[in-house]
Amino acid sequence: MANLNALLQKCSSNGAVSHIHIKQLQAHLTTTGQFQSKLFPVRSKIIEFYALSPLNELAYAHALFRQINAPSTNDFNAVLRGLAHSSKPTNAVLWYRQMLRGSHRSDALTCSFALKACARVLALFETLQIHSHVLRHGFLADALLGTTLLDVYAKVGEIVSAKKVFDEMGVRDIASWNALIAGLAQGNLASEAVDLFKRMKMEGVFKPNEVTVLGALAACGHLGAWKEGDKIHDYIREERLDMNVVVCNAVIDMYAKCGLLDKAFEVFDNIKCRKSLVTWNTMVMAFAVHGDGPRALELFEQMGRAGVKPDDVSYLAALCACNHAGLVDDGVRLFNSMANCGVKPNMKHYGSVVDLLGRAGRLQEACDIVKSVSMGTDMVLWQTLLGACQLYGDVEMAEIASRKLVEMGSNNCGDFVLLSNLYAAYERWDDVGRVRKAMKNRDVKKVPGFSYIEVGGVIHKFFTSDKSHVKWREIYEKLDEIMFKIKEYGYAAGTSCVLHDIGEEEKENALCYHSEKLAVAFGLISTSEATSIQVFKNLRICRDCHDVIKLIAKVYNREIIVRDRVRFHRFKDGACSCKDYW
DNA sequence: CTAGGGTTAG
Repeated sequence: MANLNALLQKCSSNGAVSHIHIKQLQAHLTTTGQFQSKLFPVRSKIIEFYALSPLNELAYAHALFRQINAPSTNDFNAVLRGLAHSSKPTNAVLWYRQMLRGSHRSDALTCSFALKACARVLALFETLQIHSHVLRHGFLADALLGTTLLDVYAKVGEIVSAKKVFDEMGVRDIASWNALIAGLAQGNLASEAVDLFKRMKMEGVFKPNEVTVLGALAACGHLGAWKEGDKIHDYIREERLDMNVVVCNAVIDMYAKCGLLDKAFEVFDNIKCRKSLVTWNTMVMAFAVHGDGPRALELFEQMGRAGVKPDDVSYLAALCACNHAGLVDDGVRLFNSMANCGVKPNMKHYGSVVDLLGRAGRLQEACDIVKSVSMGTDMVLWQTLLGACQLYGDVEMAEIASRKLVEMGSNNCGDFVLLSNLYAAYERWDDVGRVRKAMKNRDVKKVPGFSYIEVGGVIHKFFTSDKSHVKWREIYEKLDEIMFKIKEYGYAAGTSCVLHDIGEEEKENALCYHSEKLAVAFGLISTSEATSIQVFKNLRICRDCHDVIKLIAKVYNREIIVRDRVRFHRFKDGACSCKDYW
């Protein structure tokens, strides 16, 4: 037995586990008849070895398990762990159910593995079931399991439950805090994530580590809260967490997402540790979304020269750069060269190149690509094409794309509105009415967009037509003033297109209707001394706002930077950095 | 002893 344990130790030490040793063990157990011994822990170790083997030996592990006359909890857990890590975690959930149906005891480990699987397949129902199980057996006193549970809730989008678990946990440790901070950052509650990070620092029970700052930095990036991000960067340097590449990547990304491209590059350039693939990708993407196509492509090349092999994300970043800078032929060439470099294009690459061709007016080529890939499952490509159709006023192709989208069961208001607007541009009011009616029949939900602006270290959030801000009266007054000034400067023609397509009764307030306009107006009120204001939007900045902000920037002689989910827009002197965008 | 929290793309 002692001998066997030594052998086992050998098997799992330094990760280089050898099949030979495992086979030896296995043979020994079988010949001595110990394989069926319930109390023999090495058996489940062997099963676990096969279940987690990178050589895809899960089926073999399963077969071994079936040979056991009376499997123990550990044996069950070994298979469960393998299933949870496999490409089909659903099977882990099924396995867990089967385990409950039998008379087998499950322990904290069982719950932990099953929860891991739930997180991967976003199985809320099972999570609830396991949660009640955990409560019944008092496992919540276990910090590890509590954290897993919290994490699963956050990942399946049940942030409220995640917070509840955090509050009710008997024992918390640093991972519990980290899981909640990261969960909040991911779950559209970035400001709460930042608050929790501050609270953690203040309470001082746990010292924020690498993982903590990753969550907090992600939150700052989402919010565009560069002041808070700056403080975290200071903390990282003080605590020497910047020896970790992952942390550095997150810092670069945070600065890039906040619009501070120079700061991002500074960190990239002065990095103390070895740059990883992600480091390069993050920086290329930063240049790309900021509209500096040439620099992005240059860095992409440089990356290859530095001996770093580009992956799918690198190509996506490079394509994004071409897209933004209008480098159509470069983009197509890059796209075609992917296969030679051993990188298989995915939906995002197709989407990018379709967008690129579409914006350049090469609609037929774009359409051909969409047809060649889309197996009738991917809506994004057709939506992209539809957007391009609107840009070039191609009604026929727009109808084809719309029909496809409806066939696929699109419930996206944008798909309908786009077609409607296109008809409206040709004054085909009957068709407009038809589309609006279809929308009503299908009960298409409108997705409320929102924007953030950071003023004096405080983050303000605005929804469309939002009146919840304490200064809402002032903000709307400012919007009136903006409208008046724009007209006064003789841009009435420009604004008429802004007002186009809005119902008669809404025209009066058209300027107030978008969250980014509210944020810009608030910025103008609050930051009179600054030359530039920054707004962050969770969705794409719409064409109306793009036009209006261009005008505001000119009339008020200010630089206005708006970041949306797609890219940065720098408005200055009546122009935008992304000239090709509309 | 075995288990939990993590960077780019969306």
